Formats: sequence, C-alpha cells, structure tokens
Amino acid sequence: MKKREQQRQQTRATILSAAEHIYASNGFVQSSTQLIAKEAGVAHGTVFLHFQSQEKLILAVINVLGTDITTRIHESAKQSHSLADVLRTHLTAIEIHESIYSHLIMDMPQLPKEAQQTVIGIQSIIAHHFDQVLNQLKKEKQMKDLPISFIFNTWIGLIHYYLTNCGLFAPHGSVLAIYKDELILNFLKLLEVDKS
Amino acid sequence: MKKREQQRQQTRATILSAAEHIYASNGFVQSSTQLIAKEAGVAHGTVFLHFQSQEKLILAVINVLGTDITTRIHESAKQSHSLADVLRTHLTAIEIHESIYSHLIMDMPQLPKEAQQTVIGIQSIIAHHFDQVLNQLKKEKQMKDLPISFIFNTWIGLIHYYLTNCGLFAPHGSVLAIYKDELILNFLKLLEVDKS
DNA sequence: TTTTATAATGACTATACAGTCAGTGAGTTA
DNA sequence: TAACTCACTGACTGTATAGTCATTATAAAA
Repeated sequence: MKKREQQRQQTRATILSAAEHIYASNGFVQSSTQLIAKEAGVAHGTVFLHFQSQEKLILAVINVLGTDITTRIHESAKQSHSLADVLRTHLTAIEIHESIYSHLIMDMPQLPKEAQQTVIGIQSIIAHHFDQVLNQLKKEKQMKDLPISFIFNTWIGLIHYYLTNCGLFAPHGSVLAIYKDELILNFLKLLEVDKS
Repeated sequence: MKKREQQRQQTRATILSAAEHIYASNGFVQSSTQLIAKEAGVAHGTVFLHFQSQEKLILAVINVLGTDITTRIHESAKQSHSLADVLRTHLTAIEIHESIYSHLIMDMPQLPKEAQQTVIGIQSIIAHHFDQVLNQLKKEKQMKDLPISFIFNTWIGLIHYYLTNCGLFAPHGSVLAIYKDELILNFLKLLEVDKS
C-alpha cells in the first residue's frame, strides 16, 4: 500500500478510537467533535475529512460496537444450551464494552434511528436464543407459563437498570463485573429453572 | 393581596406550567428557555426574573412532580395491603405524569444531583411498601426466597424499560394505560404470589 | 396629582459548537 | 529535479442558546 493511503487509514482509525474513548467516558450527546479531535491529536477539521458529520461519526462508532458484540454473542452461543449459558453469554459480551454500551442505551432517545437499530439488532439475537431455550424449557414443563416476551423484557430491563444506574451500584468500576453472577443466579431462581 | 404580587405569582405559575408542558414533550435537556418563554407567552428575560437559572427552573418543575407523585402514593398506600395493591399504586401514580416522568428517568444522567434525589425519593417510598408486603409474604411462605432488593430492582427495571421504550411499545399514547394490568399480572405470576 | 417602586421587556453579550475552506507541506509521479 | 496531488491544518462562519441589563409601563405610596 502507498504510504499516503496507509497514513489516511491510520488517521481514520485514530479518530474512531479516540471517539470511542470519549463517548465511553462522556456519553454520545455530551461529547464535542473538538474534544475528539484533541484526544486523537488531529485538527478539528480533520475529523470532517474522514466523517461527513458528527452523526456519521457516532454511527460509525456504534456500528463497530454493535458488530463486535453481535459477533461475540454469535461465537459464544454455539456452546450455549442452557438458559444460564444464554444469560452469561449476553452479559459477557456487554461487559467488555460496558461503559460505551451503557451510554448508548442512555442516550438512545437522542440518537438517530440507525443507532437504535443497532441496539435492536443486538437484542434480537439475544431474544432469538431466549426463545429457543425457553420454548424447550416450557415443553419440558420446567418453567411456568408466562409470555416469553415478558420474560425477555424483564431481563433486559433489569440489566439496563443496573447499567444506567452504575453510579448507584458500582460508583468506581464495572457493574457487571460485580453483579453478573448474582444477576444470573437470581434471575434463574425467579424463573425456577434448574441450574443444571 | 396586592395586585402586583398577585400578577407576579401568576406569571411564575404560568412559566412553571409552560416548562412542565415543554419538558413533557421534548425532555429536559433538549428544551430551551426561549421555547419555554414563548410557550408561557412572556419575554425570554422574564424567565430569569423568576428562576435564577435554567437548572433552578428544571429543579422547580421536578420538585412539583416529585411532591405530587409521592403524595399520591402516600394517599393510595393507606389501602394497599397486598403486593398487587402496591404495584398498582405505583403505576397509577406514575401514569398520571407518564410523559414527563419518562423524560425524567431518561435524562437523569445529565440532570443535577438534586434531580436524581427526587427520583430516589419516589423509589424509596415504593421500596418501603415493597419491603413490608414482601416480608409478610415471605413469613407466610407464599413466596420464594430471593433478596427483596433484587425483586425491587427487577420491578423498577421492567417499568423503566417500558417507559424509556414507549416509542416501541406505545408509539401514540400512554404505555402504562396499555400495559399496566398486564405488567402487574405477569409480575405477580413470576413471583408466584396468590392474587387474592 | 406627583413621585416612587418594580414586573416585564427585548435587544444585547458571551459562549459553545458543527461544519467549511483556502493554504501548507509531505508524498508521489514524470 | 520539477510538477503535481492530496491529507491535513486551523482560522473562519453561522447558529443556537443561557443569561444580563437599560428601558418601559404600570401599580402603589406620598
């Protein structure tokens, strides 16, 4: 590759990575392109050479995030046969990107629709695995008869509640690192699923 | 009362009410003081004669909201003896202010700490009633042994999930009006509490 | 009636920010 | 080496918005 093209790609990657860092600590809405440029060590204008607009930059970051999370879930899901496995797969994939993912779900209402689509995409995958596992459990009468969608929403709601209130649950660190096991265990108990 | 003082109070009330409307439809963070002034039919500067700053205005609106919700819960809680009663009391109190309450919990991370205190205050009351009712049920062995805090967080998380995703669950109207009964019923089933 | 006090006005300031563009210098080609 | 290309710069523009203040109009006091 030509040296110029190489440097161009490098700069783009630097900006993307800087943006990811800034968004992870300040959230998407409260981060300025100026700050991202500074963090990346480039001029403010350079950001707009690589990304049409702030919105496109945000979408690019979210897209990278979404792709990574869904890939991880997909990989891990091959060995997920119990509900416990599915829950753990979900939380582990999110935990890796906890801070930026938390900001994503908090800022969602103010982000473009395409961003929301990414979140929906992630949840669809989890919902799919949920569906499979829970239908099996229902068939085996190992679980009470509740709408799967309700159970799913309860789970997602619970996780998002912990994530959006990380300041309350884990002021200085990862919420999931602390509560992951406890959450999975208690949720299984709630559904009365045998842990085996 | 002197006519001047009366008019002053009237103007203040008009601004407060206009702010409440605007916040309910646009959210707290995305609403400008200009827009609120326009809605109230007063000059922009007038807003700052009655409220030191935008932040103080937001806090005043939230304070009114918090007081009303907690009062309602307090009133209604006198007749709340079962868990179903407590859940219904909670949702009914919120439903009345659904749009602004939803924005409150969504914008919370970006609001001053005092605002967060209001939300915590509301939840403390609910948590208190939860505690009483669930401890009783536990004593009577009518419920499985899970940490009450976990059950509480699951409930709040579920409700907040529906509220923050109202665009998904109820694009044109009140989420709680549609799902209130269903949510209560399914949550009770989940805990296996006798509905009587 | 005249004077004083003050609620309200709206033009103004200051600031923050997204996005632009003429200019610069290093890399590439002839 | 000379001409050219293009990634990058940073000063600039335009816009949105919180908050200020001299001025105005009206109610209260003298």
